[in-house]
Order: sequence, then structure tokens, then C-alpha cells
Amino acid sequence: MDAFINNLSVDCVIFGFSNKTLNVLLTKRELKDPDSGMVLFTDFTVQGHHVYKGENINDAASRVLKDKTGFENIFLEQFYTFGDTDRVLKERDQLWIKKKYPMISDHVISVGYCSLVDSSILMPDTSHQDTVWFPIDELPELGFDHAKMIAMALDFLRNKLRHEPIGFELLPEKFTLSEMQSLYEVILGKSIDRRNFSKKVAQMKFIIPLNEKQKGVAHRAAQVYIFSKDVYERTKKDKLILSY
Amino acid sequence: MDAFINNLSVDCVIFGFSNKTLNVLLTKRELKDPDSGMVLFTDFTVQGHHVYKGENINDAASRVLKDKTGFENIFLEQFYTFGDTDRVLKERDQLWIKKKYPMISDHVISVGYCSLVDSSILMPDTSHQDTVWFPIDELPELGFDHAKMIAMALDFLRNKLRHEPIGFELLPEKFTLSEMQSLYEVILGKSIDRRNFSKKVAQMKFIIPLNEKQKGVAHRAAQVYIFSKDVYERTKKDKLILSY
DNA sequence: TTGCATTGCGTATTTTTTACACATCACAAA
DNA sequence: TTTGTGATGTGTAAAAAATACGCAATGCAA
Repeated sequence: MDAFINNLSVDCVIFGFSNKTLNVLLTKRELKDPDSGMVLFTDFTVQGHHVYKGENINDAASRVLKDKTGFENIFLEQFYTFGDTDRVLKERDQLWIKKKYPMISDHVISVGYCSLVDSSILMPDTSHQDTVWFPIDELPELGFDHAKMIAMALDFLRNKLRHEPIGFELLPEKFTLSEMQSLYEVILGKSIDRRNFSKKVAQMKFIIPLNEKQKGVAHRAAQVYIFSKDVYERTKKDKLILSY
Repeated sequence: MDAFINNLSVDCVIFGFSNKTLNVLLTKRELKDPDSGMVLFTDFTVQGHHVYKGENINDAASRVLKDKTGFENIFLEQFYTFGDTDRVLKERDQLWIKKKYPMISDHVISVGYCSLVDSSILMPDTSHQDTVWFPIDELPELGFDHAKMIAMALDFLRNKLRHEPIGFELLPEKFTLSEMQSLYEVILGKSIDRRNFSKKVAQMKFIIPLNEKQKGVAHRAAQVYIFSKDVYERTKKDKLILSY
């Protein structure tokens, strides 16, 4: 039997990018009255789970990520730990907990993780029908303190993007400059001049043009690039700051 | 009885600044053999304590800070949570735990906090004889995973200092430009041109010159400044980036 | 009175950021 | 085949920020 620690969980705020919008992967939470079958409430939460006994918290986050998306070895980083005593005490959260996890504590500490996936290749998995992408600016009602959690994760992502080339986790392997630019614009929340952006990218030696052009577009086909983690690791001492 | 949560603690990495060096407040840990009285080991740890039942983790960190330094309402921010399963399993750590806290778990999650105090006015308190300041580059042997913890706290501090005016927590209320500059040099680990630094500071409207000069120095007395949190809060939208 | 150490202030150069214009390409419609 | 449309690729000038550095002023001490 896999016993879990009854006061400790991990929550993964999973970001995806497709169609020029930044999305968050949420799971529907619906509680029905056991007698009448009437729906008591419906809302959404980020992907979380309790930590098992003898499990590293980082491993627990990887496990949650794999279970919910199928992805492994992708960007996954801790950003904050939520430890308020009242964070699971709202009425509907208590109803939910009592029904689903009756043995857990009233004071659950949750370690928040931020993760990035290319949501265009994440296939809807029939075993997770209740798991859906929401655009970051059209979030539904959220359970627990997950609204705050998502806000903090976004802040973390924004800061990270200015200093490290993490955006590529959100793009397909091969991408064009304007795809990359949209991503930066969406995350940073501001528009960037196309020509200046391309000059900036040209300085990043770890963004490598391929002998290949975009296909199937109704206009001039753009150059295709890949991100080389190798080159980045070798040259990262040459500091990177995107001062947008 | 104040029961604590047996698998959750907070650790405060408390930084101080005096005499142009950055210091960390550590507590001596010495275990003696109960029979022979022989010292089994001696090392140091940062200031930590378990979290009580019904206590917010941020409150727990404030409590630790107050108990160890007497300070309240000073800079105190969470920077990372340490949750490896083996983090308290080293032999000497187990010996220590079994003797001092026999009831705690083998898997302790610890939320790391970073705090800043002006160590020149922190009087040695006789009730904390085993608590001493160490220069950041002359650390003694450390228990648990506290060497890593301090390294991460320093990194956090460094990044924070580039974006927010937190350094003033480490300085006396009234300070000179060269004191401020030493602080920045020590934390950022690089030297800064005195004249350029002063131009930069002149742009920060929340650093206010007083009608007052330094006293008791054997050379030209310097202008004295204070930091105004008020002015900072009102003007913080004008972004601050110290690009050193 | 002079020497010493440190403060206060200014200017020139280099680098980075920002603003902006025009030609090119590839498909699609006429 | 020609032409229109929409996005791509490149260059240059101005503004702002960062860096390098010189020199006079101050105040105590010898």
C-alpha cells in the first residue's frame, strides 16, 4: 500500500502555448450530493497530489506531471510553498476533501511547481476527460488557493523568461521567429518590435537556423529554427538578459 | 502543550552586514556522549524550528527570527523548500535528532527563508551564546543540508538586490554612499565604480540625503542618507534595475 | 602649513536599446 | 501571366544607459 503523507502535497501549474495564447492545464472538480445526486459545486484546480512516504518532493512533482500529461524530463521547477493554515478550509474545499481524501490533515502544506509543455502536441487523453486547457486570461472558478498559485507561477515564469531560455519548452521543436516572438509577447505581456527582436535572437548562438522553411502557409515561408540546449549550456556564462 | 508538526520545519538564513563583510548567523550544535561526556561532534546550523500545529509557515519563520535575533517586522522571505528524503539522514544529524527531537519524522520538509538584519546593532544576547556571525566566505562545517541552503539563500539575495531595494535592511538607518556601495559590492561579488554608483543612486528618489555629515572619521566627512520605504512604494512602478 | 585619505562632481566614450522604412518572397485571385 | 496580399528579412539613425576616468574640495593629523 502506498501511504501518503497526510499534510503535504505538490501542485503543478502546467503552462502550455498554442495559437498565440498561453494556457494552463486544469482539472474539473465536481461534487455531487450522495443522496440526491445533485451537483453541489463545480470548479477547477491545478494538477496536484499528495506526496508519498519516502518520496522526494521533486520526484512527487515529476510523478504528477507524468500522470496528468504523459510528459517526462521537461521543465519543472519549484516556485513557492503555500502553508497558510486556512488554505483548504473554504466550505467547498472541505466538502471535497472529506469525500475524496477523508484521512488528510486540515493543514496541508503544498509545494508549488511550474511546468511548461508544448500544448499543441499534447493529445487529449480519454482517461483524463476532465483535464482541459484554459487561456491564462479566461480562467474559470478555482478551488483552494489555486488562483493565487497560478498568479504566482505566472510571475515566476515571467521573471525566468527574462533570464533563461525556457520558452522553448513551450514551442514545437522547430519554430519560426514570429512564433517565438508571440510567445515572448504573451508571457511578458507587451508587444515587441519584430526587427529588434530578430536582432536580439541573432545574438543568441543557441538558436540555430535550419536549412528549411516553413510549409503550408499562404505567404512567404519563414526560416525555421531549433533551440540547442547543448550550445546554451556551453555558452551560458555569456549572460543572457532580455531586457523587455 | 504546544505540539509541533513532526515532518515540517522552517529554516531562516539570516544575513547581516558589518565592517564591509556579509555574515550569516549560525548556531553551534554540539553533541556529547551521554556516558563519557566526550564531544561526539561540533558543527553549526542556520536558525530553524519545527512548525507548530495551527501555525502558518510564514508566522513560524517570523517566530524563529524573533526568538533568535529579537527582530520583528524585518525582511523575511521564503526562497525554497527542501524536501529530499535523505536530508536529515546523515549519521551525525540522526544522532542529533534522536537525542533532541526523538519524536520527529525521518523525512522532514523544511521551508527556507532569507532574512536581513543590520548586524552592527544586533547585540550578542547572553541567552544565545552559541549563536554567532560567520563571514559568508569563512563558513564552518554545517549540519543537515544547510551548506546548500545558505548557497541558495545567497543566490536569492543576489537576484533580489538587483531588482529591489532590500539592501537597506542590512544597513544602519543612516548610512553613507560608500557604506551602501560596499554592501552592493559584497553581495554582488564585484567592484563598482564609485562615481557611477553615486550617479545611479542619485536617480533613486527613495534614497534621501540628510542635512547631516558623517562624524568621527579621520578624513572628509561624507553625506548621510536614509532610505524611504514610503517614497519607494509610491514610485516603484518606475522600475528599478541595477545592472551590475 | 602641509600631507593624506576620502568625498563630490563632471565629461567623454562605448554599448545597448529603441524607433522606424523598404525590398523580398510565395501563394492566390484575377 | 499578372497582380494583390500578407508576412518575412535586413539596415540605419537617434536616444538612452553603462562605463571609464580626471580633478578639485574637504577635514583631520602630522
